[in-house]
Amino acid sequence: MPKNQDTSPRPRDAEATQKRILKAAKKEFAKNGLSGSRVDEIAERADANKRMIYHYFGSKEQLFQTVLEDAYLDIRAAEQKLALDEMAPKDALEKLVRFTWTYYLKNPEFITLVNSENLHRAKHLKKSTRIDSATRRLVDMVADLLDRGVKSGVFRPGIDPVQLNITIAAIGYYYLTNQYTGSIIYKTNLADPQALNERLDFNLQTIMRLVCLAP
Amino acid sequence: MPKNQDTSPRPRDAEATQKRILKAAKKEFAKNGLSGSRVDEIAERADANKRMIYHYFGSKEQLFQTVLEDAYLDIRAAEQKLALDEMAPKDALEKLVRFTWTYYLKNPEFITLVNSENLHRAKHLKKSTRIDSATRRLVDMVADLLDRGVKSGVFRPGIDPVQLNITIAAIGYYYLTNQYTGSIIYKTNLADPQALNERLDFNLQTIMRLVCLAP
DNA sequence: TAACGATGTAACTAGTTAGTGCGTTAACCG
DNA sequence: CGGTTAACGCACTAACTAGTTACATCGTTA
Repeated sequence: MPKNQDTSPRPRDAEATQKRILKAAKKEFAKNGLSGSRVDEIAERADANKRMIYHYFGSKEQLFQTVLEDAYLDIRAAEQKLALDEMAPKDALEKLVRFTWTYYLKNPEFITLVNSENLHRAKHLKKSTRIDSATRRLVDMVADLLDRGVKSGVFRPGIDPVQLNITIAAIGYYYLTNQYTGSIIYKTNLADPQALNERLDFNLQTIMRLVCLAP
Repeated sequence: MPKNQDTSPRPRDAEATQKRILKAAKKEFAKNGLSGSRVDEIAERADANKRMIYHYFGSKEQLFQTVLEDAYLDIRAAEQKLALDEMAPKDALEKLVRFTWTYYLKNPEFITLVNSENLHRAKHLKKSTRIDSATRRLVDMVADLLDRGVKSGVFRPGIDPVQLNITIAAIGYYYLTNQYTGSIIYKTNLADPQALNERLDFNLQTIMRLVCLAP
């Protein structure tokens, strides 16, 4: 007696299967970290077979590396689409702060994946050859932004674009990644929509006051 | 033939054994996260037996909870020792920023433990009864600091002490927890002593510009 | 000193987990 | 249509891992 007559076999499609695996792996790795994730669970979530994971990605770690690289490439691509160089410096800076916050908020897996990778001291990213040039453009973009602002007399000079980038990321990232312990420690729900808006406002103040000349 | 004649049996000391276990567990959990850590490894590191871990702490998760609670109690106690209420507002604020940075730098396990706990959505901290009042005092201390600064005309009014606290933590914490991926992404060694000093300076600027009235 | 609880050890168990061997089937091409 | 290749799936294994059982020994006190 045949077993799976109700579900007719899926048409064979290597690319689609790989995508399903990557999507499932991203979810699983983001939820449980690298060592907390189970390859069997990823296979099931992907509606695929564990054998396929090893066929396409070689190992659990290589799968993690691919997921991580994809995540970095995605945020870097999204940043490039902002086209900050076409805007007035102050507007561009505000847009970058808002974008960074919103991206983290809408892509919580990104934060968790990066945390996992740092727990492993960037072991996988070190091996990667796919993310080299991507960040360079972001730093250049911010450096250019700062230059233009200084020349037009709205920003103060001497600000390091890398430090600024890190700070813009930090004030959003930290709030969101530590929202669970933070909500307990501060006895307030940091994930509440109003709390989120207040945080974004506060972050905008922080960056504007840091960079701008006139208050 | 007896095996362990070279190492005479350790005198029995429950408290000392628990301390050794806690110390080893902190190291192991900080290095590998909760699911990446192995109870056998902790027992070995502690120069104790696995049976003792279960005898004193019940389970791997309860051991983690104890380690985490101890870590929070330690930083909160250190903050209280700062005695910020005895200093001029500006000096006190600068001292708090410096302290927070230095504490994270010298206690990297704290950051990793908190990250692990947030991966688990604060599951263990939720159960804890030992860390309730500790944070309240920190927030009160900062709130008082802000009030005094506003009254003496050096700080601008309306700053939320919780948001400020979070920001002070964020700009240090993020830099250090993401130093591994950051060093690759930005193609510079973020852990370099000079880089660390530059970051502290930048963070001081960020907070002072955020809080103070006159630049 | 006998008894008893606290401290310690080693060996074991039941369940889990990353990774594989091998057979099957669909798609494509001559 | 025959045959080759790539996609897929089952069932297995070797190693690992949290937690336990059974037992030994120390130290204190009745």
